Amino acid sequence: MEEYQDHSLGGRVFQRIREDILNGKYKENDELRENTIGKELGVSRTPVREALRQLELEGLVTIIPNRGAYVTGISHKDIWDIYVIRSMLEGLCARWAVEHITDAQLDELEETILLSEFQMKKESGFSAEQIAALDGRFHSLMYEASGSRILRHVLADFHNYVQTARRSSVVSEDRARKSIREHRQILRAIRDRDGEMAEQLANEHIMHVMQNLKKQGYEQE
Amino acid sequence: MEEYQDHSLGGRVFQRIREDILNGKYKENDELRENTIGKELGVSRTPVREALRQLELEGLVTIIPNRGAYVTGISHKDIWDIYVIRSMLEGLCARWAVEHITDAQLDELEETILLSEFQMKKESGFSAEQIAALDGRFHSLMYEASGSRILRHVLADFHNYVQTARRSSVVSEDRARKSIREHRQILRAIRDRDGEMAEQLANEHIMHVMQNLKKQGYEQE
DNA sequence: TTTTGTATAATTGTATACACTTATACAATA
DNA sequence: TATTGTATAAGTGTATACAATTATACAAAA
Repeated sequence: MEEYQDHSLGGRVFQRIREDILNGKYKENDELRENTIGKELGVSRTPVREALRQLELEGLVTIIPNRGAYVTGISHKDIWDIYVIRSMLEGLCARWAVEHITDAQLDELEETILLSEFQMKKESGFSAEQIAALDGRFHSLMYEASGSRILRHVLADFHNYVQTARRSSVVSEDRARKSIREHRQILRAIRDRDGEMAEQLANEHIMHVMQNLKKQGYEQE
Repeated sequence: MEEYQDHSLGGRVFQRIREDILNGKYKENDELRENTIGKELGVSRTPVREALRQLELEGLVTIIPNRGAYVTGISHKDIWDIYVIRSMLEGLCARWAVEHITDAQLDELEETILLSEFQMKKESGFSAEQIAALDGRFHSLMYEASGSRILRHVLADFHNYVQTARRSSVVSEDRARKSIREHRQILRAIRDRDGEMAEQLANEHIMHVMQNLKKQGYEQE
């Protein structure tokens, strides 16, 4: 899928509109006209149509037949709900990873953590972007290691969702450090083949992120 | 979304291909040519393309740029994984429903159960289709009652997925009866505003379906 | 003023045309 | 024979054309 998304126009348009919705450029109930967007991006209506149909499936856009496409948007409650769901599923993911992970994947996780720790030790201060990318890599590797196509799919979707939507929000240095420590603990539990522990740690890891989120005004409702 | 799916050609083509993959007409790695399918359904390539792009997002089709679309298919393990995930999320759904459900929704759930019980009492034997439809309605109402757009979306997707894929498989009369009893228990817990109980019951409800699945050869791996 | 009807414009839905990429067949060459 | 090159065919990617539907403006009627 990722392959396709980069190579085709339709795929790029899809990603672009997706981001513009999640980062707030297009606001709730905005009408998305095929022609307008097409001109804006310098493409014809066809790839735009494809993109809008895909976005509808993701729930970011509502299409009314013969009328148009409208931004559904994503509320703070939506984000919060995603985290609640993720906290359960990331736990499940870690538990399954204990049974399915390969040595190569263990090495990759280790490497990701090492790189993260290195970033945080830099005298010149850490790059928030780099840290976010490494965090994404860690979770992505975990999804892969679960050995479940379905679980990987749904978790990757959610992760991508909130990552884009929260790009503006701040992650404190303190939280970043703790997050990496938690990643290391999860990895250790998986190495030890302790499924229970891995599940609990992964679970709590997401809940800690949620606590941080709460401070920034994301509430349950 | 449902509105659109019925009214537009693209939507119908999407549903059609989706079913043909899930019910096994198109098998794993089959190539889906836009022209061929278009002719088969009497439409042009455009709606077919839209459908294939959407199916890719759902994970049922893999698109290789400039090459074509191939059926990804859905394995027994996939179905099993979906049930594991569902058992957690249906539990969460029931817990949330306790806090968000309206009186009207309670009535609708009650009605659905009554209709199910009526079906099972019929002298002429029960209609499996009717029972399946009522089961779908019960769960759909629960998703709505959770008050979470996100949870509803992901659960509805999964439910639809397995429902279509398992249409061939048999549901015993015994299992159908027990299922309805379990629905009633869940409803009672929600009425009593007992979130813990509702969660546990909904959780177990799905696990019971899984036990039934196991008998029919669906295994963990 | 409010409502209704109608012509026009704007937008979506679908089909088709053309460009580009990839697959296939087959000949030329080693 | 095995390999490579090339022409042809087939298929996808995108743009455009046309049809169908819906929105808008404005006049006519109550």
